[in-house]
Amino acid sequence: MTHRPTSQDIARAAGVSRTTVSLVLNAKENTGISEQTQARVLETAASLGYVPNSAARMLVSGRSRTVGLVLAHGDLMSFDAFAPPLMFGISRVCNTRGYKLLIEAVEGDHRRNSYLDLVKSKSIDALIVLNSSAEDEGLVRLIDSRFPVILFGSIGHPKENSLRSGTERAAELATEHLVRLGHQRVAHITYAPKWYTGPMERLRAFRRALDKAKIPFAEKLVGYGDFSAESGYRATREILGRGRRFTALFAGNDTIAVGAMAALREAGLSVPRDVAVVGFDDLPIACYCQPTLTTVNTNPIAQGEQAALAAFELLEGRRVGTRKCNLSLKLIIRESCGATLKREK
Amino acid sequence: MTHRPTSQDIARAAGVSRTTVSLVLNAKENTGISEQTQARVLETAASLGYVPNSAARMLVSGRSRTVGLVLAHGDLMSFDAFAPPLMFGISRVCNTRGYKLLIEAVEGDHRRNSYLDLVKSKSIDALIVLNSSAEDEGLVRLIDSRFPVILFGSIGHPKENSLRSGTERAAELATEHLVRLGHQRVAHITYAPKWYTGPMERLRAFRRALDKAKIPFAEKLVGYGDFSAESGYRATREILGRGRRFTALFAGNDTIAVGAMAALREAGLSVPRDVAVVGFDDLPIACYCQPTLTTVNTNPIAQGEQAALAAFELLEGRRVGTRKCNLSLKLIIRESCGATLKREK
DNA sequence: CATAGCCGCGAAAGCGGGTTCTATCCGCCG
DNA sequence: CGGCGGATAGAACCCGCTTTCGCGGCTATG
Repeated sequence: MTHRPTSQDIARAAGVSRTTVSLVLNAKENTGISEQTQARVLETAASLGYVPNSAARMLVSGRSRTVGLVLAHGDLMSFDAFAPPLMFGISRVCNTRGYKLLIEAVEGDHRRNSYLDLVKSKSIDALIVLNSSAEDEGLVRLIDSRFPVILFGSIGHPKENSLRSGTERAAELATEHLVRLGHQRVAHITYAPKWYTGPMERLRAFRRALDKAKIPFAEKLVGYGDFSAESGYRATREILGRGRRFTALFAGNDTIAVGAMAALREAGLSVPRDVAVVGFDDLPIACYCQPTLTTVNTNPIAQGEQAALAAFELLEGRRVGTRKCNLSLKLIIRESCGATLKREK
Repeated sequence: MTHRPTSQDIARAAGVSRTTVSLVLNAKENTGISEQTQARVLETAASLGYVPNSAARMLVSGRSRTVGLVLAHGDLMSFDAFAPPLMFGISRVCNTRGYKLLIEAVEGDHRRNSYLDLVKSKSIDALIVLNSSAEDEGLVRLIDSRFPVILFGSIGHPKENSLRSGTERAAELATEHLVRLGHQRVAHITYAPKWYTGPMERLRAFRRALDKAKIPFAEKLVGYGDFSAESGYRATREILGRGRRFTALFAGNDTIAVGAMAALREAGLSVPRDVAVVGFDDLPIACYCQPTLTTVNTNPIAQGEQAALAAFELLEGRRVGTRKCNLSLKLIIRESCGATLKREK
C-alpha cells in the first residue's frame, strides 16, 4: 500500500482509540494516559513512519505552521545578496519550531502582492517582509488587519512590528570612518530605489554623519542603485558624469560597491588612492575583492534568526513593535577605504 | 467580522448552492451551469474577496499545490550563489501555475533530510533538489517510491528524473578555451565537495578536455571547494603549496574564482599574466571583478524555470527521465583568461 | 398527453485529525 | 456488595471544500 498511515491506522496497530493517539502525539497534559500506553503509541507511530497529514491538521487547527517570506527584487538579475543568508537564518529558526518556510518572490513591476492570497487562504501564519515599502497598499492593509507581519525596516505604520537592524548607526560609523580619514567630499549610492525604506534610512544616516562633521551634503553626490552591481556601476558613472569631484564613496551595500569600484577603475581612478570606498553587509566575497572591501558586518543570518523569533513572538500574541536587532555591527577595515594605505605613509 | 468568507458565504450571497460555487470556481467543464449563474458566482466571490481555504482544499483534493526546493549548503556562510536566481526562476513558473514554493535549507552536517516529512505530511506535491548526492538514502528511497522529484544533476538512479544543465559540455568549452590559449598546466577547483554529483561531473568534463588535447591530468592540480569564495581561496593556496606550477585555472564557479584570484594575488601572481582564470555561472558581479572574469553563462533563472516545468510534467504523470536543459551556454570572454591580453601583444 | 431525456442545482458523504462528552471496564475501598 | 475513581474506548461533531448522486422541473418526442 502506497498510502500513508492515518491516525486511525496507528490506533488500530497500537490497539488504542484514535482519541488516545491524538492526545499522545500532541503531548496533551493531564489527560491521564498511562506512561505505558503513551510509549506504545509513540512506538507504533514511529515504526509505521506516521506523519500527520498537514492539511487535516491545518484545517482543524486553523494554523498552517508556515511562515511566509517576501523577497522583492528589481530586474531579472538583480537580487539582494543579503537575502540568501537571511533566508537561511529564518529557515533555521523555523525548523527548530517545526515550521515551514514559504517563499514569495515578487518582481519589481508586478506589484501584485500575491502574498495577500497566502494570508487569505490561510497558507501562512506569519509573514516576514524583506524589502518593505510604505507605498505597498496591500501590505498596509495587512498590517491594519493585525495579521502577524515582521518588517525589515519601519514603514512608519502605527501598528507595525518591525526590526531595525541598527544599520543607521552602522551607516553613520562607516561614513564617520571616511570623514576621519580626512575626506570632505563623500558620495553615497543607495542599494535600492527610493520607495524602499531601508536604503533611505541608510541615506539619512549618511547625511547625519556629514552634518555632525559639518560637511555640507551635496545632492549631486548621491546616486540610486537597484540591488545589483550593475546598478552601482551605472550610478557611479552618473555621479562622475555630473562633474562634481569626490574623494570617498559610501556604497549602500557591497554589491553596489563592487559595481562602483569597477566604474571608478574604468574612469582611471584608483581605489583607494583617488577614491576611498566603504561598502555594507560584509558579503563573503568582500575580503576577496580587489582591493579588499572595507565594509560593515551586518550578520544577515542573525538578522534572519531574530526576525523569525520576532515572528514567533507575534504568533504567541506578544507585541514586538519596532525593535532593534541585537547585533554587533562592526566596521571591518580592509584596503578599499585607504586606512591601511595612510598608515604605510 | 474578521473571518474570511467561506464558499458557503459565497453561495448564500449569490443565492446558489455550495456545489455550484465550487463547480464554477474550479471551472469544471460539462457541468451545465448557465453563463449567467457562473458570472454571478464569480462576481460575488470577487466582491467578497473570497480565497478558498488552502487546507480544506488540500485535504479533500490530496494535493497541496506546493513545490518544495531543497537547498544544501555547507558552512554557515557558504551559499551557492547560483541558488537565488534559480529560486526566482522556479518561483516564477510556480506562480503562473498557482503553486507555492516551500524552501528547505539543509545544513551540511545535519543529514536529517527533513524534507521527507514534507512529503509524508503531504505538504508538497513535488520536490526539486539543487545539490543532490547519491549517498542521501532518504532521497534515494523517495525516488524509489516514485514521488515526483527533479534533481539537478543525475545521481545515477534508474527511476530518477533529473536535469542535466549541459554544463559538462560548457566546462569542456571553458577548459578548451584555456588550452587554446596555449596553457599546458591547468588547475581546477571544484565548487563543492566530492559527494555532490554536479561538481564531479564538471571535474570529469575538465579532464575530458585535457585528454582531447593530450595534456596529462595532474591530481595535484585539483582542489576541492565548498561553495564559498573562502574555500576557493583555501584550495588555491593548497594547490600552490604543493609546489606544482600551473599557468591556468578553471574554477568550478565564479565565487570560487573570486577566492582563487585573491589567493593568486596574495602569492604575487598576476591574473591573467601569470595565471589565466576562467570561472563558471557568470554571476552578475563577474563583469565587475578585477580583472573582469571570463566565465560561462549558465542562465540559472532559465534552469530554475525548466526545473519547475519538468516538475509540473511529473505532476501530470509524464516521465522526464534524464533530460538536458535547453540553454544557450555561452563562454563569456573577459579579462581574467588573458585572451584580450594576447591580442594586445 | 404521457414518457423519456436533460439541465440546473441541492443534499450529503467524505478527506484526516482535534476536541469534546459519555460510556465502559477494572481494581479497590468502605 | 455497592460505589468510586482512574484509564481509556467510542461516538459525534467540526474545520471548508470537492464531488457524486439524484431530485425536481423543463423540453422534446411519439
